[in-house]
Amino acid sequence: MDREIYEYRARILKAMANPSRLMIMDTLSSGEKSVAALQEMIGSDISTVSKHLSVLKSAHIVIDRRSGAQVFYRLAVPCILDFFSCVNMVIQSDAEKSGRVASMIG
Amino acid sequence: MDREIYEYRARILKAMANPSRLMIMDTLSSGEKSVAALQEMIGSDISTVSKHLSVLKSAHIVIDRRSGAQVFYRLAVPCILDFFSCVNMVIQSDAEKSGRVASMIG
DNA sequence: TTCTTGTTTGGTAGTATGACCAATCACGCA
DNA sequence: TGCGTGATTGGTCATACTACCAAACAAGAA
Repeated sequence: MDREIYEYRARILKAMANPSRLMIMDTLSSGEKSVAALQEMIGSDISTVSKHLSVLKSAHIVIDRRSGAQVFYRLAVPCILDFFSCVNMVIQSDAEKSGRVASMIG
Repeated sequence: MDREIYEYRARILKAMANPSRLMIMDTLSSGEKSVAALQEMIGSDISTVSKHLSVLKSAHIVIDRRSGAQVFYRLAVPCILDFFSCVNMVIQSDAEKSGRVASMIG
């Protein structure tokens, strides 16, 4: 088996596999945002947000653009979010089994 | 923002974000397999494979079925693999930029 | 140049991951 | 009941993640 391709894919998934980073991606789906704007959404320290963004950038999930003192980030490949229509199926089948409410799906 | 849904999604992505587990998922896309069969594909210790499977099972990505002494695993939600048509776009745009070969995409 | 705003980087601490070996459990058969 | 095969669990170690604070950096205004 070609291990390299799986390592590459894993790197991308790993970059996504964090609640704050998923929030960031979701926020960016409606257009580019500055670090400060994202920080307001997420609520953690701005240095933490900046590091999350650098993780997403290293994985080529977001692209940055400087404008004066601000840096704006946007999704490089918006289809990345389509994935969750399937993830939601996992959540759904789990929620049904455990009797949790459908509001989990969002 | 509803942090709970992002934590749930992150848990699923985290469960997927490992090369061996992606190999397992890919292998299971062609039908259910025993732990020993998967171990042969992956190459690591069988205890390691078993632990990977338990991670995937906890995330409701795979379902197990016992038959005699053997346990067979299969994908719970096969669409989970569709995701990679998009992940490949990330790989592709990255590969173009860095001049890496298209064989990365597999 | 100096100040201010916006962002990134360095350092640290606590927690989680992933690999292996050894031991245990589950099942079917003698 | 005792054996053998197949799978899981416990223990350990090295490595990686994620949060925060503090310090440094980048750009524009005074």
